[in-house]
Amino acid sequence: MSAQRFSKKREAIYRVVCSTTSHPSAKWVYDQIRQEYPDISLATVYRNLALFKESGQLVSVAVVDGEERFDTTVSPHGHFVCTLCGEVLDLDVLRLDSFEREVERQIGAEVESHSVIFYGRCADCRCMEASD
Amino acid sequence: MSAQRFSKKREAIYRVVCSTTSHPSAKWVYDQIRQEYPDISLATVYRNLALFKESGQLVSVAVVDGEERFDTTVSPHGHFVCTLCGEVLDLDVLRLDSFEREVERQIGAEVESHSVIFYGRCADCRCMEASD
DNA sequence: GATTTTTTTGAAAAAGTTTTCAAAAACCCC
DNA sequence: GGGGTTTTTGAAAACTTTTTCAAAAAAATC
Repeated sequence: MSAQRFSKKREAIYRVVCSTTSHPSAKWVYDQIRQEYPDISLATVYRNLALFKESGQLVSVAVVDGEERFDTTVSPHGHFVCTLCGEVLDLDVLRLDSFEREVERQIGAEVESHSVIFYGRCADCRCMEASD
Repeated sequence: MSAQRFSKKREAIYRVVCSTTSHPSAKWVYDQIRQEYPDISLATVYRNLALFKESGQLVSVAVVDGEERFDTTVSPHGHFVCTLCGEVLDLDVLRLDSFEREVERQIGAEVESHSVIFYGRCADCRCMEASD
């Protein structure tokens, strides 16, 4: 139905990235895949993640500590990024659809999507700080 | 007043990045600076941009086509990124401060900042498409 | 203003990501 | 299922960014 998904390795990459809610990085996916395909190239992982992103099966959420992080929940929602441990969390709701129309009027553009990210200290990291 | 700003080159980098509203990339700043200091290293530009970011004189707005883009308007506002030409535009208002408190309740985190980016086709790129 | 300490720099290495290109795998048609 | 076409892959190069480290520049001390 959803167009192409040919090779075994491509299917495995998609399976792995869907297997977690931790918003994994390419390196994390690579390390998981290597248990199944020890000869896979890191370039193949990057290439397929980019492909999934282009086809809408995947979304790039944020770059945390230099690493791009992905999300297979493609319905629009916001994210929280912990600036201490790098954890990425999903947020309920937070759709700025009405703002999209406002932005279109403001600058004459055609808005297709938007991204909302909150930064701070996650609950776990706050606990650790408190016990110092 | 605002702490350190020692070397000539550092001052020049800050002057250049402040001289435009185009949300420049490190490479763009480097190319400008080289007209004044032909022997400057690209690493010095990256290093100082990172320093300005840390000290709050500068903000990292988005990564467009693999390049980080900067803004010296540090008061909170949203941005629009054209997915065709890569232009980055400032948006009026759009502060989600009340949402910050909601997010804190939702996940128990301490939110310090947030980022809002709209993606689509800018006015210029829409015109060009229409004339195809 | 010379000496010592601290900061900043250039060059090169390293890290994350993308691209190139020839070989391998998957697909298509008969 | 064999032969030709298209897609996908691994390896290596290239690109953006960060880090390392010794040398140069700036600041502080005398």
